[in-house]
Amino acid sequence: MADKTLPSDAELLLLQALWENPGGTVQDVHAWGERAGKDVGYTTVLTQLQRMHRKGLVTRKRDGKQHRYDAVRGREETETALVDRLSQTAFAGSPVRLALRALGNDRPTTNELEALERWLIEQKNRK
Amino acid sequence: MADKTLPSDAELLLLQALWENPGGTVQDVHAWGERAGKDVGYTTVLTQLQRMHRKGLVTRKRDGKQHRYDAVRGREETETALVDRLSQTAFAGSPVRLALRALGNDRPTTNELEALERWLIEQKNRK
DNA sequence: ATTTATCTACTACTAATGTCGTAATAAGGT
DNA sequence: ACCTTATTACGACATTAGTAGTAGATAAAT
Repeated sequence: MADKTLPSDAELLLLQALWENPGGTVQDVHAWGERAGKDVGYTTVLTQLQRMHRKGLVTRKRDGKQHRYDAVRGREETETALVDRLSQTAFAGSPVRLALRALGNDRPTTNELEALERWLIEQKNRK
Repeated sequence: MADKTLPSDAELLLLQALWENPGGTVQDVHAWGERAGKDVGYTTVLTQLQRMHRKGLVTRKRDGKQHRYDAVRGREETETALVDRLSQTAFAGSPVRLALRALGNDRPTTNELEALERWLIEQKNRK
């Protein structure tokens, strides 16, 4: 299920723009990137988007003289696949170890803590 | 602090071998990889290790006619850096979101659950 | 010492990535 | 109809990753 082609780092950046901004044009995506502090040329974004289109990572439709792009895979699906790969390549296949390591990195918000707690409780009840 | 050069997937595989097996020779690493089901040639491992040496990811010292390799960065440090990058590139900089996604992927062991719980309690007490 | 087995060094090649420049084209304004 | 400008298409290039063959060096065995 689902093709194994995971997006590269640069591609991920553009995908984030599209997830937050479906149907974005090259212009939109480029502007988004700039706002996010990434310094990458317009043509670069364009080329990247074209390649992603060829690879099937995004769809596009004409709109006047420009194109509007959309991510084919949703954010969640992609996130899951990425986490999966990382857990394979660097955490001996244990997502939980990965999670723990991630948690070590940062001071979580109350909300996030609650989410974790809910998750934990759910796990306990489950079996 | 700490150079930004993150290991690639193939490099990670070899690093894992070295972490579990410090001072491993090309032979050792190659054998380890085979045991792990990876089908990669001896020369490939050698070349990779040489490149990693040039890049400064591993050190090596002669031992008779062979070399013994060691990872420069420890497992934890590397794991942290990788998680960090992924959280940047795909999780809008939120490691906790990454963690939650990772947890969604899998049925944790009791041990892991306990570790998480400990972590959670520690967080709560901390503030 | 000569042979043999083992390792390393060097070279090479393909594919993917990240980055753009330039040329062409299509819309719009006048 | 023509010029200007926004946008796309195409091609290019350097770098890294992944893979491996081959040749030469080194130690060990006899």
